[in-house]
Parts: sequence; C-alpha cells; structure tokens
Amino acid sequence: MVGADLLGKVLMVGHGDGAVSGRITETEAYTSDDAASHSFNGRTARNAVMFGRPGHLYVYLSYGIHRCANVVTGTDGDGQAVLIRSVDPLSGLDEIRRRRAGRNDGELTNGPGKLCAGLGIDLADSGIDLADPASSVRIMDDGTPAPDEPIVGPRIGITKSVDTPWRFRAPPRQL
DNA sequence: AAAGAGATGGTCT
DNA sequence: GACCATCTCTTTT
Repeated sequence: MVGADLLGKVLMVGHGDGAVSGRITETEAYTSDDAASHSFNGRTARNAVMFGRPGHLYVYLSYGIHRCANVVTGTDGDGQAVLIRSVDPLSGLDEIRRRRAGRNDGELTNGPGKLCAGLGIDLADSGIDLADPASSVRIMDDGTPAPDEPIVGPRIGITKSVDTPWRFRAPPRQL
C-alpha cells in the first residue's frame, strides 16, 4: 500500500453532533528502510504502533508543539506509515473554525500540525483502530475515488532521504 | 511577497 | 544536550 491510496478518503473524528471530518488531499509515505522515518532505527517506545497492525493511528509530537497523524500501513512488525499532510474540511466546519480561531478558511487544515489541531487529534488517540466504527478517529470510504494521477513529489520538512519522491497530493479541486 | 527566526518538549545519544 | 516528518509571527524586499 502506498500513500496515494489514502487520497480522497475521509478522516473523521468524534461521533454525533460533535463530529468533524475532512477529505485527505496530501500524504507522505515512510518505511523502515528510509532514513527519514521514525522507524528507521528500530522499534522504540515512541514508534511502537508503527510496527503494529496496519490501519491503526500513529500520532507523535512534532517540534514539541504540534501533533502529526499517520496511518500505519505495513504488516505487523514492519514499521511503515503514511503521514496525513493535508485535509479539506468536510463537516463540522464551525467546530474546526473555533479550534483554529483567527485563521482563514484556507489555512484551517492544510498542514500536518494544523489538521490535528483543527480536527482535534491528540497523542492519546495514538494506537486506535481507524477501521473500527466505535473509534474516536477513523478513516472512511465514502465512494470518492483516489485521483487517477496524483501529484508526486519530494517530501517536506525532512533532512534525510530528501530525494525520495513519496509525497502524494490530490490535484486541485474543481468547484 | 518572501525570507528568517523563535517557540517548545519528548525522545534518543 | 542535540535533534527534529511544524507553525506563526516579524522583518525585509
């Protein structure tokens, strides 16, 4: 599985009236033989869920401030994950705006730290099963297909394996 | 419009 | 004690 498969899927947080969601528009893949990956140096307490079962959520603290959300993709014991880099708000817009007070609508969830803040994904959510309808965070397929030709490019914000083009973005959405 | 720097804390050496 | 899979604000063209 590669990151491009997640494009177009719906990331949903919470249940009922308080639920918020967004459509995934940009991802990055990380594997265990990739020097830029958290899993590169083997399993540790922090990255343990990356080595767990696929379809689970891996959340880590970035730069001491932000949270970043990943979908574990490798088989059990393999240490692969896909970082969700950007999302288009889909439902619960009022709540998202409230959490991201002072920002333009276009800047609500267009970054890995921003989308976690806007949707309310926290470190405590790490390890949950994204496919379980009872989970507080889950990924759903509403029938929207992944783009035929995702934009592929280099990953962002890393210092190692910079040349590996494992960033995937949905083409600009037409209105 | 673009470029630079500070914030801030867990994790690993 | 250094290193970050980032964001925002401030300063400079």
